[in-house]
Amino acid sequence: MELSGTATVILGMLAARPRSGYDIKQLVDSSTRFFWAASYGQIYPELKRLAEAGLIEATDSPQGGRRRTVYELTAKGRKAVREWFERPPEIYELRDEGLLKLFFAGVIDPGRAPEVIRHRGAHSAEIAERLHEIERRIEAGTKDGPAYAADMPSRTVLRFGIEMNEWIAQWCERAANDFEDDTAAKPAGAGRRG
Amino acid sequence: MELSGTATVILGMLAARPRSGYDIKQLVDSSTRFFWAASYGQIYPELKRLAEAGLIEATDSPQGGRRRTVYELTAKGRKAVREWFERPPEIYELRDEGLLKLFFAGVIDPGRAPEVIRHRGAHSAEIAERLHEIERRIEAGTKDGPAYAADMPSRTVLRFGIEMNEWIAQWCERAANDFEDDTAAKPAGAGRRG
DNA sequence: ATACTCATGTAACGAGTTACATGATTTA
DNA sequence: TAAATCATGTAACTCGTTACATGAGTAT
Repeated sequence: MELSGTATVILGMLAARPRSGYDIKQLVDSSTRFFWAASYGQIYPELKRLAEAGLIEATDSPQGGRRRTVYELTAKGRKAVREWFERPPEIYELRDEGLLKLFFAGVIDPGRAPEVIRHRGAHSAEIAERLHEIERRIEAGTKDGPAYAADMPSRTVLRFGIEMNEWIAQWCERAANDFEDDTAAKPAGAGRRG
Repeated sequence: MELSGTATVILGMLAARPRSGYDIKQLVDSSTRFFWAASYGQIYPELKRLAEAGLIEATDSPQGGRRRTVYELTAKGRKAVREWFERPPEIYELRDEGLLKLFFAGVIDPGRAPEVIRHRGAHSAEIAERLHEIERRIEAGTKDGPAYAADMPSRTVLRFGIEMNEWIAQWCERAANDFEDDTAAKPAGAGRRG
């Protein structure tokens, strides 16, 4: 069974407990979105496809006059998640415009390189702060914390996100300073070209 | 002027010197692909669009009987690159299946979490190694090194890639060990749930 | 001869985003 | 009563990949 990116995140979210499409979207937005996003435009059609394929099962459970469809994994679906989980080939895609700008800074405007690096660092600092806030809410207890299972592996992912982004912020700060020292010590515009 | 992702990388590559579509693709594959990829299916049509828009200019420069079209920035194109360079809103997109698996490990197969973390770490170690190899070739001089300008900012991006991936590999190794210690110390399956 | 690299391009497909449309319930 | 949230869904669009097609030159 081939699963799309959105399919895997849906199946994973349903592995914990039955949820609606809306639930899944909220959950993704407060957890995986930093390394695996999903939009309504993908989630709802994918839920239908997965139901047709027999991996999940829909149950109507309206709240008052407000319609609501909750999905849960079938035996087939559980098998599919496990198989996905055990498959080795892994997607790793990155699109980082800050790095691209820095990469081209030398031929566009070398003087602005420190600024570009600092901007990239600030972005990571901001992500780290947002993740830290999520962590604090989890630690404060279930009351206002996110609805997803705060188990060890998912907490590890959160820690990873915080620490990696903090590391990046620090690295960028140091690199920007080195850059400025380097250009201050030499005549303007002189880099070390081969 | 709105520029697509592929357009920015093309313009950036042409900012250094005129190049063919083929050149750009080779260059991308040995440099930006780790944080900004581009395929022929995007590059060639985009070159035509950019030429039509007057940002670049095509010149036929066949090598023997082998046709070849070289593009260079026009004044308008140079202006567009600068404007892009100075624009603040930045794309940052990540899709990391290894992290997604770790995130769901708790509800799918907690026992395999250390394995999943190590796998993720090994992937980063591999990227670090590949980038390190590129760095060695640049340092060995221009003879067999990549054709792109080995200037300060692009070298900084390369260093960033190496050091970040090494940091990730180490973090994962430590996290996997902590995980094993933790589960060994407690009765099987007991995580610290709220 | 054969395979590889240089070189350009297109068609089909897949995946995902944004904007829009609709409507109920709850809170300020 | 207005705004926010819950809840589902579609259509248009953008972006990008893969596979395919073509053909010349170069190295084995």
